Amino acid sequence: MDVYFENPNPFSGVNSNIPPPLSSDFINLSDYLELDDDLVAANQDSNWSLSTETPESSDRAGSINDINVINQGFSDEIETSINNNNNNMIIKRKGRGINESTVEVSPRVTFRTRSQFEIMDDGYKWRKYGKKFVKNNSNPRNYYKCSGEGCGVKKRVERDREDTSYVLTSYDGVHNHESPCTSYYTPPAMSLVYSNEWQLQQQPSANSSSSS
DNA sequence: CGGGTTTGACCTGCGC
DNA sequence: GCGCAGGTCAAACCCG
Repeated sequence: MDVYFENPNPFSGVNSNIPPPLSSDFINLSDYLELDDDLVAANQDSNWSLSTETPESSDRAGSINDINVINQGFSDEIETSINNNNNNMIIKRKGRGINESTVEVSPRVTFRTRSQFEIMDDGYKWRKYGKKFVKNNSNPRNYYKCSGEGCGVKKRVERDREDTSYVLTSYDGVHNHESPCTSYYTPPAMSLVYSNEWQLQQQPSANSSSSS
């Protein structure tokens, strides 16, 4: 399994105390995780997705390109900060003669998994809301939303157009709730990268096992 | 009957 | 302005 952030982790240094991905009952993620530098580089222009309203575009997803466009009128002052409630990045922009505005952006994480199944249980409950055949890919792309109340996290699932034995799963946003399936990690399993979406808890004492 | 899936229509951004 | 592509909506449908 390959895992890569579509951006260099924007929160490195901010949440560096958060441990890396956890193990599940079926796959020890830490055994498979690796950063794909080519893909990170190839996706530098789509580092972020907008998750809240902006004066220029309300309630829609976008990319770093949108931010660049939006920022054109705000080139003088851009402040960034972290929303401690959900780990999103807050970008506050000011400009001459233009009202101050703020956008909040969330990280996008993509998993590349060799699997005959397109749907893998990640502990969250998803509702499918769309299916689309995209250009140059004979396999459909499926769109899912988290079923959690008020949770706007989205997931995109499609087969890799170059090698259909792989499934590409993209997560957009950060859950505002814990996984219905709480997982635990053990310190020796720590390794390379982590997602801000994962809700991690220290494994409880000896004779209690991982929940499912 | 409620919740999830399907699928065509619609919306929006982007390139020409 | 137009057409294309990607993303979303929502009514109809399915299933437990």
